[in-house]
Amino acid sequence: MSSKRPLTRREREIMDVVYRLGRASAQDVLDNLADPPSYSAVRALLRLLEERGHVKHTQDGTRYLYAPAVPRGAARKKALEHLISTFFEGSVEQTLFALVESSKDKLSREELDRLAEVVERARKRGN
Amino acid sequence: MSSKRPLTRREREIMDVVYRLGRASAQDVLDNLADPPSYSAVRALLRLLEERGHVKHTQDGTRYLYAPAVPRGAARKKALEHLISTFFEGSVEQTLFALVESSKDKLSREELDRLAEVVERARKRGN
DNA sequence: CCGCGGGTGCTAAGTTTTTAGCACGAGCTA
DNA sequence: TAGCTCGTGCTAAAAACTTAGCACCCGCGG
Repeated sequence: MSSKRPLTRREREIMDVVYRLGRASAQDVLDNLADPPSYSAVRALLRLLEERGHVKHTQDGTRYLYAPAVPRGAARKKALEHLISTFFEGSVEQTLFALVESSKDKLSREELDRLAEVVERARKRGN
Repeated sequence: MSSKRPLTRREREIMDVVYRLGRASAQDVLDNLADPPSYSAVRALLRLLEERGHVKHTQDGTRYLYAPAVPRGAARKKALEHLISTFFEGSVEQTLFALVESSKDKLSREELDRLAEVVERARKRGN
């Protein structure tokens, strides 16, 4: 039941941190913001985000730990789709190509092997 | 000289459209916005975005065509990096897998073949 | 020449976001 | 238990964003 309304700037920044950390206290979020407001402001935003269904919290002793309300996989998928449609003309192939290209020097032999296998499996499954 | 300041909500929406279209008039942008404001508002935002160095315009007869100020390749790279660090723990490999996995059913045989080839080329290039 | 039509720049007001401050509660320790 | 620390909720004011409207300009057809 994630809200349909786009996030504001700060909300987005905070959500990014929460996604990156997976789980974070208000202090964690504050520490990971580039140009941080006050601690108080971060807490207010986190509360707001929870109210709107973007994060949920669990108690950790005396404080709250916030986590994304949307399962990681779903969030990833959505983010990927958006990226592809915005920057790669909707083409998965172009995206993959750019990804491999842009980081070919960072990929190990094994990683490439595994990737090849994933593709191979998809092919075998017959499309 | 792209500005360091994060984009606001509307600004981001508009930039997405501009990136997607590559080149767009104010009217084009308006037509591609999900929950659009007035034509006037779109123009104001485009002007602001240009002032801050996010887009540039060229004259097309009597009207303006806006295009991203940042070269497409650079924008793609930045977007990819952000996505990877936010949702995939900085792992290119994880991202690649998710990409192939999430869309393998939509990929045609030929596309898969080409993907396999891209990977193969990267492997051959010897890492 | 004059009036459209369709574009532009600018600006001020309305609305939303963002922020900091304050009050309070729980745990801890002397 | 009193006092300190570190957390929370709430709120109102400041700041920022977003919007619409108005004035103007240019090209064209009557």
